[in-house]
Amino acid sequence: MADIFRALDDETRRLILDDLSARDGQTLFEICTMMAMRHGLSITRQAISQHLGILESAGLVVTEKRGRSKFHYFNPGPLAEINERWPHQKET
Amino acid sequence: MADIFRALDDETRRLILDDLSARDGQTLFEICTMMAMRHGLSITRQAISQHLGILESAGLVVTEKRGRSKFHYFNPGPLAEINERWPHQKET
DNA sequence: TTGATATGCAAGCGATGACTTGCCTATAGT
DNA sequence: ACTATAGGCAAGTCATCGCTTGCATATCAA
Repeated sequence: MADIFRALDDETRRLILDDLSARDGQTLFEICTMMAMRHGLSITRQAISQHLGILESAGLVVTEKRGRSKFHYFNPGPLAEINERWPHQKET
Repeated sequence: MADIFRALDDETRRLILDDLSARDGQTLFEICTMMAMRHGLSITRQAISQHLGILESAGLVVTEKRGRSKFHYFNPGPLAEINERWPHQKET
């Protein structure tokens, strides 16, 4: 539970989830390009990699490795725990 | 949006929301007692006060001041923004 | 008014977090 | 085999966070 909130408490990581939510299964480099193009933030590849690691530890991102590439997928499942802890009506 | 996740990224603050969720409208001292009794954590009154300030800034807690006492109420409203940003089905 | 209660403000400290830099590993193409 | 591509590991830096300590303010009771 703590991992989820820790992962979400960073705007860059939230933007990564937005990007994966829009186009799932991206590689690290693709995400880096996305962040630079769409959000105009200059950040290192390693920084993004660390963010993805945190998101993956929280279970918000699952990965699949093929060859020398690693594909990242958004997994919104853990977000349900928030609503279960503090119910508040209204949902899609 | 950032304020919400920042507020939620702390176990003490999450426990405060739990307590207010169980018994709404508590004062600072009541919350302090709750934290010590139910969760057995020794923490200063000022620390709790700062936590409540952060929760209030995030809109997750609303307050009402009467006399020398300040009553705190849990407001789960802002939590809806999370589900709106990353829809994921299933809710109470 | 005096004293006790309930809370607020602010500086300081130790720990954690985000980011960079530098180097290393593994896969694919020629 | 050699080179380029895709990613991983680790140390170091700077800022932020949570917490404490100390003092101040405001309300209620005697």
